[in-house]
Amino acid sequence: MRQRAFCLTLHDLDAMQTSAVLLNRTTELADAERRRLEAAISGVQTFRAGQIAVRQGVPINISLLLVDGFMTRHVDAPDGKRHLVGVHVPGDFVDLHAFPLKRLDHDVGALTDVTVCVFTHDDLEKVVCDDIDLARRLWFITMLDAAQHRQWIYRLSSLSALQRVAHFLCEVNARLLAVGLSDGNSFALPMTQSDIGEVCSLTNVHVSRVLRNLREMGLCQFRSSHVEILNLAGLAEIALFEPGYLYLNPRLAARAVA
Amino acid sequence: MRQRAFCLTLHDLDAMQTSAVLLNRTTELADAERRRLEAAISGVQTFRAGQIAVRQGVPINISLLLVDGFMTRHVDAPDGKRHLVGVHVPGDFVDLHAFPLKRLDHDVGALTDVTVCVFTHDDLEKVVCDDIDLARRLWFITMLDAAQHRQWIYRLSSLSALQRVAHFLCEVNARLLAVGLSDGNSFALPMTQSDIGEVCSLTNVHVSRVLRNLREMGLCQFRSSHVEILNLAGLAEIALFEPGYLYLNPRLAARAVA
DNA sequence: CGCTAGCTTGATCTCACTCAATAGCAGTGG
DNA sequence: CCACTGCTATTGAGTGAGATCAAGCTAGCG
Repeated sequence: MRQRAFCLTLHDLDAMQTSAVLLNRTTELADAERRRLEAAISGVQTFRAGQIAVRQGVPINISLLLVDGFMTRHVDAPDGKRHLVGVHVPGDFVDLHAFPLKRLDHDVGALTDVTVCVFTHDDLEKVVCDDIDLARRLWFITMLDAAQHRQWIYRLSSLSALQRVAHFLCEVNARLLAVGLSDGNSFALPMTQSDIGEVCSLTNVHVSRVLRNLREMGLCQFRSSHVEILNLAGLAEIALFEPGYLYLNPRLAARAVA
Repeated sequence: MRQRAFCLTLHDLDAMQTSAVLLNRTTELADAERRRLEAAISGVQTFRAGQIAVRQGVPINISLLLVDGFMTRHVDAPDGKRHLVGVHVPGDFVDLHAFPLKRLDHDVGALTDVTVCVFTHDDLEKVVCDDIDLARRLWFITMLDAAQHRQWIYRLSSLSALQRVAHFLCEVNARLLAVGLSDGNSFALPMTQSDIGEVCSLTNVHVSRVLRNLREMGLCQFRSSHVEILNLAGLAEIALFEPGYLYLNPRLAARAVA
């Protein structure tokens, strides 16, 4: 079944000042709503890198909000291989879609060691019944995921290897910017070149070549899990990156491309 | 702005016995709920093949339920080309996600001449406030789309040309089965080989070759907008098609692969 | 009848994959 | 301390799936 390692208490979480990150992604969430949602947190968990947090097909009655670390969504195909279909950064409600779906069509795994907040579906039920605005807000959050899925499809079907990697880096930068984990040009990205390859449907070998090209073009460099964007406007341009699908506020959207 | 061609009245729609199709896709929707939703229909529209029903970025206050014909979702990239990210069949609530999002990150267009039911967001608002179960049901429907997006990503990133086309045909067969538009082995598919190419990220030339292969393998044939599956189990097998992501009831799920 | 859209087939090309060798680096254990 | 293992990244050479280019075919239609 699900593997868990309870380590942090809710109090520890507060001490880590994670509420700064918590739900920042849900722009325009009123303070009262945020407090109401935070009050519904029923616990904190951690997972080690590589652990599966939610297994495909298993009925679930909780949802997880990622506070620290990176997570993935991947389908477990009949061939047994892992196929990435999503990447999550701190502030993402990684499996809120399990609330309406009740069982997932894919696995959710920890890419790095991660910390998550746990919401039981019973508690979410109450929140949703009590506060129609917050309910719509949660629905909105799940639709953000879908919008990112669509852009992922676009990336795979219409962009070259170089563009795909550039586009992905632009997206991650924008999403991390929204939660204060990128300064707009540089951020920690705890992924290997093979991971990036899975995201962009490329081999690790080719990712290496593409990253070299981006470096030689003076656009960005990726070294030891850290991305440095040297020319964001240029990077966004070759990637055909337009951040509208992230539904950021205008200020952030502007910073995401220049 | 949005182009519309009002042609049918709600009465005409009833006369067409479309309520058989209407929302069939939303399995397990109680009769009372279905009636409540049908009561919220505020009109019927038609679009001609090629028309854009919803434009990216434009604020919207209605959502459309597809009753007849096929529609697409496609992102309008900076390069000006159309990039498909979704296909809709009758019974699909094509832009219900606009209810929480309020503006879309992509266009919705008519692949064929289509008929849709119109729901205003004001009316949906009332439905959602009055009936928490139906609200969750609507949320669920939008998450089905997301699940299909994920499988689309999987298809593009992990399957060969032959497998992609086979997988897509299996998916359409399953979805049409759910609304009674496939008998389980044969159905009308009003798409050109170029359309299929856009779905599978292949050229029309290569789609032609792949379809020939599928024909020669005795798995299925596609001629004059009609698909005939000769060996569904075989087709599903080579496509690594597993219908779990469609959240069909067990009976339909079984028929979707054999 | 000619025109257009869609489909088919062949020849050639190319982007990214595969295979293979090498190097750096962290951890582990003797 | 070094030796060893495993993981990650890099670079080169050869390969292949699918794209591109081009020509011809078919069917519907004004």
